[in-house]
Amino acid sequence: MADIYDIDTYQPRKGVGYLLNRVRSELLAALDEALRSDPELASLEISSAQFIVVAALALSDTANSSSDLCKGISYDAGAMTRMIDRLESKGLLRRNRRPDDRRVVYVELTEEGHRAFPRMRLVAMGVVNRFLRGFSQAEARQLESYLSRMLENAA
Amino acid sequence: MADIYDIDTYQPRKGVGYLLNRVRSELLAALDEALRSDPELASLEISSAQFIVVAALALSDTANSSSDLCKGISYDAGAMTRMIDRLESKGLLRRNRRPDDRRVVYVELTEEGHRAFPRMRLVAMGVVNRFLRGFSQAEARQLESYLSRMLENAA
DNA sequence: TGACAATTACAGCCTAGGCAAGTATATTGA
DNA sequence: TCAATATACTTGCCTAGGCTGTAATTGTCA
Repeated sequence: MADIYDIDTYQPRKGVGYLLNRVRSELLAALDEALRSDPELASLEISSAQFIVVAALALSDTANSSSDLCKGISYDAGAMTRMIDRLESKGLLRRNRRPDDRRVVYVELTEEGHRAFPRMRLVAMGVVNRFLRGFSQAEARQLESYLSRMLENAA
Repeated sequence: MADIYDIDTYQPRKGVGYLLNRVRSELLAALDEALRSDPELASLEISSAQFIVVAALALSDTANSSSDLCKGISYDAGAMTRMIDRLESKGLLRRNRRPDDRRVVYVELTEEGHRAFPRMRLVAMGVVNRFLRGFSQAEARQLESYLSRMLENAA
């Protein structure tokens, strides 16, 4: 199949690359804002990046180590150590050295974390739904499919 | 129109938000790698962020000030000052105070910048085309349209 | 005209991720 | 057994963007 863009007409700031960046940054900004202004969550001062980690933890059925989390969301290991520090100091999760392998840090949500997560998820869902206003279900599925195909092409 | 995601089924890590983040970061990483390994550009050590600025400058028909560039690509003004520092020290662009309004810094590509840009554009286009491998023209236009609609919903 | 507001770029501080080196623990193989 | 290697996390350093304050310049309006 032929290339999508060619040298004569390719406008870096009109194409898929530019749009992806813009949409992604607007989406994160909107999520940060929504988490910051939600009455139930404001006191926790959760950033979008922190939500991602909490969500990965809450929705994973298997036990999670720090490195599991890194792999799951493509995050740097050093950054993850500090991310866990921040979330631990907020009381949303806790570390435990795993007894059978004391190298690994087992991470789990606290009661507070379990209590706050559903609200975070609701807020995040609201933001995404707002960005998809006017989309039919079929269009949303197609968009997901396009993005998945791009991801496969990346490898 | 009904919401796309609902609370019972919404999986933050499967939906549009997650995919957007992944595709965007893979795309930037691929662009950084392509710019780094291109024989004609390797010596300039251009990052993807730097390419964006050079492209905004090269493809704009009007005169560009630092703040024009910031608005055009949604970039922080302080960060832009330092970005221009870096690109200026690489010899790709130069600053000039505009005589009729000495507050504004007029930025333009040098001869070196004009010479290097077509190659950068070619490399960037190749990366995007690779990510869109297997897409028909109609599918690519539809993807652009979906992303544009999300951007409009953001406002 | 002259005080005040607005705009533009810049500099300092803060946060946060990427990378590399370091430490503790576990595994492997001679 | 125990030295070498591998793994998991941590720490330090670097880079880079966001935010805030500042200085210079220009615009506004009484």
